[in-house]
Amino acid sequence: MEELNDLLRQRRAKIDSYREEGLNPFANDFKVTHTTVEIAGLHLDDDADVLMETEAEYSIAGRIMARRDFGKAAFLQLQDGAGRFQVYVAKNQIGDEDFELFRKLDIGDIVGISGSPFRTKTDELSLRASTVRLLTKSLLPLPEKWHGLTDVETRYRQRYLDLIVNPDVREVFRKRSRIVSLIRNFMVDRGYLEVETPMMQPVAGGATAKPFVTHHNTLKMDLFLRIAPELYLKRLVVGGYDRVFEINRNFRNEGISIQHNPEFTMMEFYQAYATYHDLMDFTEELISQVAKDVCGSYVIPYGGRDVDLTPPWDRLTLKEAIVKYGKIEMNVIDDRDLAFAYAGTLGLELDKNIGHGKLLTEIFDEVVEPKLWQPTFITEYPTEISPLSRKNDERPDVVDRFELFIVGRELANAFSELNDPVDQRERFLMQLEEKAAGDEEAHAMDEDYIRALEYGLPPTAGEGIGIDRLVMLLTDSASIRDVILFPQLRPEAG
RNA sequence: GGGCCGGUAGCUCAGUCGGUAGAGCAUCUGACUUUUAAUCAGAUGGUCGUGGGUUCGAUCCCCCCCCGGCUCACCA
Repeated sequence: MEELNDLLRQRRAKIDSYREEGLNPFANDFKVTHTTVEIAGLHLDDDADVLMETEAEYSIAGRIMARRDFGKAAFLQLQDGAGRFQVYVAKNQIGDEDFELFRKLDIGDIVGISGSPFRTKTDELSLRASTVRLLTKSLLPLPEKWHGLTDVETRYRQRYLDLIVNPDVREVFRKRSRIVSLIRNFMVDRGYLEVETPMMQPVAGGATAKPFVTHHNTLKMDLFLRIAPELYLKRLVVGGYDRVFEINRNFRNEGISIQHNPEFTMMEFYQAYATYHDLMDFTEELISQVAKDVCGSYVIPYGGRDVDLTPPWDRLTLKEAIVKYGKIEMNVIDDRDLAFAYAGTLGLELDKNIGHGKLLTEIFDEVVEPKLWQPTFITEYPTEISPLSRKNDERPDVVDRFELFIVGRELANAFSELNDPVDQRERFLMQLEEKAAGDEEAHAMDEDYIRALEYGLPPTAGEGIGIDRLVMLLTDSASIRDVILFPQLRPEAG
């Protein structure tokens, strides 16, 4: 704050006046005995007469969100970590001297209140203050009480302010915490070991994405922020942990959008002796249970429409989905050149040398993905776009993989893992060729990973679930920025 | 990165066909001991995103830049 306007000057002056009177405007000796929600729970059913008799005395603390003054008395709305509560402050209850101090309190100040419960004549459970203590003086005015803070830039840059004034936002992040905790419990209950693998990796593998680069001074080496934990988690399965999972951040140096933040949270998990079919059942159970727990129903609203998460979910192959949603015959998409012509009619501008498999996924992204509102598993992905997946035993052009789509977005990606080290090396070499041909996101060679496979990765299935997108779904949030506390923004203008 | 839209008081927003700006809330003063966006009377508060240009004069017109939103591209 370079120049102080009147509002700020006034509040600073109040700090001085408190100190002159021997009061600490940042006191640290108030003992809280209850939260607002606890008091509400204790007296939920007590009517005015019952409360008249009570000798209960509670001490609560929180931020003043509103005050309504009446000369010798006032009502406050006090907000603590649990909720809000009305406090009644009367001059003849707290004394003339304290009432004068009370009159200097501002909206936004953090106070400690002791008092007894009663009901107002409108029957609202309230606290009649016997003492009022300033605990923290607030120097900046809060946003307006009715419209609140709506400017999205300020909301994201000053999330603390957003959280103070927007209860819905507090609720979203409570739900996020709950969702992560439920998932963690679900995994642990099923024998998965939670692990942490490197964020800084010498080779950024496990996904196709542009990484962030950083540098270690002593080692004199560049390191990449991970784009996925996949290859490390599978090393752990080689090591003998049959079921592992990690819930943590990935970093991808790509565009920012309503669905993309440079750092985002994924859960990846691996299970030895399982197949991608097992993981479809597992995923249905996990997501539907978490949804039911958090939202109270399998049917949840998103963007004004319902999503029905009741298992089982639709399962279609990639080609079946294109036939169904693209209104096109199977023989067209089975033929690479016919499919290419069809893509042209969709307005897709593709490299004329594009492979059949990649072509199909381009068509899928265009005609199918946005339409998969209800949860749907898509299977039989082309081998050429899946360098870490196990080839199907009967049909080596597709891999044993699925992606899960809900509300037109990819939410999970899973496959039976490629555990043949010779095949894996060949796939890496193919990726290197694509990299040489200019594909920045092609997968890098990871010799140590191949060495691990040479010791033997048991047949394993693995999956990644986008936690931010799951939270968006379960909190009916339109933007990933609404489920990440501090989303990436450009630096604040000087 | 491209396109479109936006940035005015602490907050939410008006407005000026170019003559240096208003409202509500917040704040301050006064009245008021059961309010619920309390009410009533009065008052304070702005380098109109930054820089430049045109002009007698720019918050308004023009240009650059910064920040944000939506969207397209890329992606999860």
